[in-house]
Amino acid sequence: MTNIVSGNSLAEVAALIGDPARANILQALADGRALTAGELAWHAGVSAQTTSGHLAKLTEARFIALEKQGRHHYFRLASPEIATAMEALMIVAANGPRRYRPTGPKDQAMRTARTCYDHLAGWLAVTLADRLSARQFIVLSDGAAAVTEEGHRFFRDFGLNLDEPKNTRPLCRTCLDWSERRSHLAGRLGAGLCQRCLDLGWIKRGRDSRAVTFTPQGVEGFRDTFGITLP
Amino acid sequence: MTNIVSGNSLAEVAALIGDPARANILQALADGRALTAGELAWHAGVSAQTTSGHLAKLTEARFIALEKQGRHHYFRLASPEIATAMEALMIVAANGPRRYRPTGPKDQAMRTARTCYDHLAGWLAVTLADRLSARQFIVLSDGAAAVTEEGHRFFRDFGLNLDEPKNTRPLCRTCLDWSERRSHLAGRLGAGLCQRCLDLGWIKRGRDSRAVTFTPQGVEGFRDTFGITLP
DNA sequence: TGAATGCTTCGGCCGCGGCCGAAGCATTGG
DNA sequence: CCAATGCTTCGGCCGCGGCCGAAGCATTCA
Repeated sequence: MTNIVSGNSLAEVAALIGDPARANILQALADGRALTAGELAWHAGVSAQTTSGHLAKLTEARFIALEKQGRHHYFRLASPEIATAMEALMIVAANGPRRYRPTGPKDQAMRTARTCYDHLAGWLAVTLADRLSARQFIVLSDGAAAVTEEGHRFFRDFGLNLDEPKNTRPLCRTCLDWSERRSHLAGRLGAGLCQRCLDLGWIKRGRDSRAVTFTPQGVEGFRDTFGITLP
Repeated sequence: MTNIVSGNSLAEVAALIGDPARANILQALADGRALTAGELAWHAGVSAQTTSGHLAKLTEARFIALEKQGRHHYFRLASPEIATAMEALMIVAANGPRRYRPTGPKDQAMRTARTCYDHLAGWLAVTLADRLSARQFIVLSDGAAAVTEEGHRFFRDFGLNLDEPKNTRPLCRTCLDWSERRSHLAGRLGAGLCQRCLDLGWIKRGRDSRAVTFTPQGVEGFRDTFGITLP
């Protein structure tokens, strides 16, 4: 064996995600929100005891972080890297052999717009990246992304402060979308756009899904500000 | 359960990587070369029969592709997406709790320079990205990357044809390095650089490891062409 | 303080899946 | 055509790990 260390840790990390209950837990947390152990048990589809064991394993591996509030235990993803890894696995899953794939309304909503850790994904996010690129606010060159001068102005006017948590995270990076198979915006810009749209009341997070829904103001706002007509 | 489909496929994909034997197989293939079933059995550390079963599963999931040559069955990674997903998992593994991590010479060689699917990774690759960026041949802006005009000239002079398989792959994208925790170059540029260095005889692939070694010409070449002094 | 709620720990069951020996195909070479 | 090599299929063993019931803490509220 050439490299026992990395071999083992790769398998360990993947195995941790590879259990259906744990995968459900991680996906429930994929939008960046914190959920209680009970809520996660419901998402996982197993009992509270079993969930507790899974949560302990995920916590010990630092996939998720625990914050206690009274008798509630809130769990959230511990780092963007976990979300990135999950997204990378989803892309592999989407590339796999064709399989039974029920396309219900829930699934359709997910494909239209959803949150991905802290930014937007799905049709909306891909279209958004297109429009911003067409208007020269960002430059998407071969999978890479950068904000232009005009872009900085535009985003400032839109109410984003992109300078805030400087150097802690890339400003703007692309993230391959598993449903659209094209790039959308992540990084500080992606997160900021998502948060601003939530603050403006343009979109609302689903109750128990990563899918987001549009408010009437959102339909108007996306049309007027970004030139996007919702389907 | 909100989304049975994606939940299941995430778990399935991760579980497939999550077995130690299969993880070893995938890592053995991570440098993009094709290996026979027998060689992979050796890497996996299990018998030929068991390996055969693993290979069948990985093939059916389209993680790897089979090419028959006489009585030899050659397997290779089926797509860059698999390699990307593995790399993303390695990053999570590196971020995990500190653990016993033997740093032998093999490991040291891996950290200095190794192949990652079809491009270079490790200290060499990260330093290379730095130098190219400092000389304005590429622009690394916040995790994104683009080739400049001068860069195109420089790479052409170096013997790279970056126009060849156009539109099939991003020209230049960054890839987070698990050992250095910084970005190196992937995409067509990263693959081209790696291939060119191999063609020039600057580096050689290890026999049974992803680590690469430097030839005397390589030491000279990296110094004269890129201004990199090898450690 | 006692009951209710939320979560975890313990103990034991059980089934999935990895493992190998033996046997069965395919290809090559003498 | 037979032996050797490389790989796969079959069958059966076995252990790891996920699962739940019951019980045990911790916190909140009446």
